[in-house]
Amino acid sequence: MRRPGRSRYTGRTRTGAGVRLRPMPELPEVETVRRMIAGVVVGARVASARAIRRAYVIGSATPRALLADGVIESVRRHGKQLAIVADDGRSLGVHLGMTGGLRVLAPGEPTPGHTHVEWDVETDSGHRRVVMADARRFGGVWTFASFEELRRRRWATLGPDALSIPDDEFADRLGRTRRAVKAALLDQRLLAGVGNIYADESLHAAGVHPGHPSARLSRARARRLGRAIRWTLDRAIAAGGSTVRDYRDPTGVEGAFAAAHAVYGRAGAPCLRCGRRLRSGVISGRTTVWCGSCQRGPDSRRA
DNA sequence: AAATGGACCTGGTGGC
DNA sequence: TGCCACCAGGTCCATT
Repeated sequence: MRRPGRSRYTGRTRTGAGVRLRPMPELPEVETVRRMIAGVVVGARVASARAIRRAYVIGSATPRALLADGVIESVRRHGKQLAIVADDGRSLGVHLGMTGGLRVLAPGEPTPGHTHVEWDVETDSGHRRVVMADARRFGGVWTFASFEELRRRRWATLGPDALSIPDDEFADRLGRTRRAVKAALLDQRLLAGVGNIYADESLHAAGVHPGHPSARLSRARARRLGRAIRWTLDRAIAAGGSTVRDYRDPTGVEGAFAAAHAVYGRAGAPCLRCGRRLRSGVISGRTTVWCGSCQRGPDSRRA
């Protein structure tokens, strides 16, 4: 039942009592991970911590550096980056890469494959094991003595978060680069949080061709794209929150999350707005899907 | 400045 | 069934 080119959204999902966080690393998924992890660990004491694969941790990988004996004060996010902050300031930077995921295991649940770091936390409702698993290991865990240091070393180069950037600032930033607008959206220094899926989805929602030179978008269209990004991310967070928990079996009904995609993974299928076949190509080194009819660009004849 | 291509890794999929 | 090429949500680097 899969359409050609359809992405594998189901990820790795199993039944079980534990809270499962599927590895899916764009802003809405990272935000979903943040909320779920925060709900479990904020206020909890870290009884022990351990790096199973030393190289996955950047910086000191001692139990203390990994927050052992600390109490988790907050779990924060900027773009696709996470920070887990203890009440004495010790902080972990967490990046999920392509396949990374934080998971809260149910009691007795076996350690998932590709687990590189594990924590034992004492929550109000008892002990929980939290693990970081990442098959491809593009992600990582960074250790810092303070959140300020984390911010300086890990977040300083990131642009404003895509969820909270004002439209005017977004338009200003787009106006400063002549790259294809899709390349601009993927540049985390310009805007933090948008990845390949949401770049395509937002561009379609705004009616902007991915190859349109960024600085040549009108102010109105740039602002419109900014609104489209927020609209798309907000919807994805809402849908992601429900999809992560509720297992959908791979042969049956699609989750709300996948169903929400207008273009990503739908190359060759009809545009949901105008019915024409969606096109695909490579822009900025990434597979890109767009509607040559709905998305106005600099070169609509080849679109 | 920006485009391209490769590297980093593993696993799933589809073709033969 | 097996083997193999290809592809994947993200960065990071070297080269043009």
